[in-house]
Amino acid sequence: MRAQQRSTTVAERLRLKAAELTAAERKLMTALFANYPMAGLVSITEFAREAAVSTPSVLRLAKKLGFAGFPSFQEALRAELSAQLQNPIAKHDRWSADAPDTHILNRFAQAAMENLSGSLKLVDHRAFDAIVALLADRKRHIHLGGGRITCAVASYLATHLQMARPHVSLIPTTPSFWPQYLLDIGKGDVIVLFDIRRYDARMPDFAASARERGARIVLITDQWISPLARLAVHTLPLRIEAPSSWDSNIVPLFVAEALVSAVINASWPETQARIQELETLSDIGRRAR
Amino acid sequence: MRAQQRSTTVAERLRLKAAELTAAERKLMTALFANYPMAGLVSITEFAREAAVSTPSVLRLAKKLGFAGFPSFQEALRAELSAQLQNPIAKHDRWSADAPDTHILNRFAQAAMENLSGSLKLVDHRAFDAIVALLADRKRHIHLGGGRITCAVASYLATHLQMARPHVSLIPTTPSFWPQYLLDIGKGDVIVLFDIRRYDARMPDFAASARERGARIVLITDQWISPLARLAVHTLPLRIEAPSSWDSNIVPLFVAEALVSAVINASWPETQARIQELETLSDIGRRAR
DNA sequence: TTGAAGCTGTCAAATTCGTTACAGTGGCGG
DNA sequence: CCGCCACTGTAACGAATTTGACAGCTTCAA
Repeated sequence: MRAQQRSTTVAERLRLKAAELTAAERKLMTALFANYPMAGLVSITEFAREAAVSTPSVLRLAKKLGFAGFPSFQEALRAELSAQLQNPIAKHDRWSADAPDTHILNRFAQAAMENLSGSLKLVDHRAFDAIVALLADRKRHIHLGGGRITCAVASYLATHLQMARPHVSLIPTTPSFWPQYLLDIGKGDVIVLFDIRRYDARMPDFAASARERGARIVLITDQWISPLARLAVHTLPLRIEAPSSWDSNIVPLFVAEALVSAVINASWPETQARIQELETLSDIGRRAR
Repeated sequence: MRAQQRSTTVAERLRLKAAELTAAERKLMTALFANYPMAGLVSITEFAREAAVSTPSVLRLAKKLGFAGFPSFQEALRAELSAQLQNPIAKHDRWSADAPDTHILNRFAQAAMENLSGSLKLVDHRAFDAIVALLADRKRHIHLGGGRITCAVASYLATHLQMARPHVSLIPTTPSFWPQYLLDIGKGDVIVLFDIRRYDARMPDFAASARERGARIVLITDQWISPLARLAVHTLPLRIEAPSSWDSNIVPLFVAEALVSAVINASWPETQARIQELETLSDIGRRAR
């Protein structure tokens, strides 16, 4: 074991080789990182079972990383863990998520987690469920829109909802296209609007017109709440602060994904049929190329 | 191991029994405390040699402490160390422990957090920094692309990078548009591609062509790693699992935001000037309406 | 001084572990 | 469609570990 390691940790070596790992080896990597490095400090049999691969696969990974055998691999893990435990300074690095002043990735992750947990407290579950009910109702048409930045999130939600149900359309960000989209908005339709800080100045006009035509407006906004809220039937306020010049849209995207998942669950039989049909059509598309 | 102890650690039990330990057992205790608990996580032979006693003495100590045998004793040590290691990270789970498996919002948030912390372990900080350096280099042109789903993330990144620096373009998802975009890709350009599971079948062609023209490819993918990796100079593997029919793009978006923030920091003076200019132009746009 | 009790190490049996060889499987290119 | 190659798991072997039995040693008291 002393043959090959310089100062590189097993984790680093894994990352370096990540691209050339096979499926079984990647399973092992995931299992190891899930509880690093303790997961690797058990017998080869147990480690293999934990990752749901065979014992020789573990051995192959160890050799690929440059170790003589499994014991060498394990000793390397032990050595680095031992070093970390004895060195109180390095202790902080281990919990990188807690070290707020190290790498920007960690600072950002910290902010993202805080935004997420903060948003969960802000959001009313009943409002969320009510929105899901609206979006899962196949008799309604759904229209999605966002501002200059949030349009990417709206588009993401549109793509996923389109796979789950019919009659989903994305409203372009450019106001000059709005009239022709307003034409197709009718009574009982649902409009989901994303509007966060630096609220779009034109969107209230659009929302007001849509409302006059009988549409129900769902608003996803930040904790300071867009002025659109007075036009909306449901409003989800989210935390979006980031250590950056711009706000973070991670939580809005999170809400979008959660909505999709909930909508799919709410109408599973129809959705399943639709997704299967979609798969078939995709195959055709692929063959036709 | 599960037989006797509840929450007592091995160290505590040793201290309790300290008075009734024999000479050999005390040697073992000293050796264990000298490097607790790592000293006990080796084979019984090695542990005995370290403490200069015989192997059966180790076994006798383990039994005296109430363990079935040496493996039980060792597993107890592993378990407490593992708990200790995970604790600071697991503290994020506390909020979700309020309602662990009830509402889909909580389940999704749980998954998002796990993906985030898992991704932080997978990602090599140096690779991230190298990518930032590439993106912050204003002499290079930047091109961004994604698949059917990830194009929303690519578009998000494009919008933000465009605010921070010149020469940023978004490659459309439709392959028929690619030739005209390839035309403008030259030596030293940077291509950032998002490619996660259900990897886009056409993207390798595009990437290969771009590479031939001298561009450097940066890949943001999932933990199973897109085949594009062999064409890329830097690859960021992320965890993207979600309790849903589709994968989660929260972490890719997180990376996009972190990249933007880091790029802005890396070239603050120029970026600041650019953003101010942008503000001025936005005002004009607003007045002109 | 002697015997007994308890502690410790040596040794060997049984089990588990780590490793190698080999065969089956699936994907890819011709 | 076929053959090749890479990957994965099964099975068997050898090595190491764990454990129990036994004998030597020390210590203490009679």
